[in-house]
Amino acid sequence: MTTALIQTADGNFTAHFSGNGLAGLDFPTAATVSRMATNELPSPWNSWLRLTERALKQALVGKTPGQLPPLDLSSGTEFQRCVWNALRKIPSGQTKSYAQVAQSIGRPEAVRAVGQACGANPIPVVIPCHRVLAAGGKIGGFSSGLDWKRKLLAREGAVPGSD
DNA sequence: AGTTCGGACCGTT
DNA sequence: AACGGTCCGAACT
Repeated sequence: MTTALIQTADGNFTAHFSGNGLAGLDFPTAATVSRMATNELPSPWNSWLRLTERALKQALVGKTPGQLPPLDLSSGTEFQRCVWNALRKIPSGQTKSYAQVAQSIGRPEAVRAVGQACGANPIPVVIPCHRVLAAGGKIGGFSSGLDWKRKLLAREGAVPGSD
């Protein structure tokens, strides 16, 4: 595991890489230490970092990222990976409710568990947990700050209340 | 229109 | 056993 800094117009994100791919992404915090010079990172992390950097910046502007680095979601349970997988199928600019996501994975009644799984998403923005709203187009919650959720949705041009 | 309240639901710790 | 990024209906303001 190694961590690297990704500088964007919205602050410095922190990416975590395992031997299998991108394993985590953290929003900027006040105390972000630049621990690694941007240069030499052992292979294959170097190329993964560039892919992550590019994808993240695209996503932050509301565009759909092109190629992603391999994602390491081994930290999650099977149910959570199932939810995260469903999240990746939501196109940019569109939103779903927690109930709709629950239904799409074949567990129409596991609504709260879906919410919980969204909060456990290790790679926000790239895995669009912010496209999930409460029923009726209400904003719902967001672990890393509702301001981020609104900002990301606004940049994608998501219309409140559109499925 | 908006709000609060109470159950019922399910995975995780 | 308790807690969530929930949902729905009912009963209010």
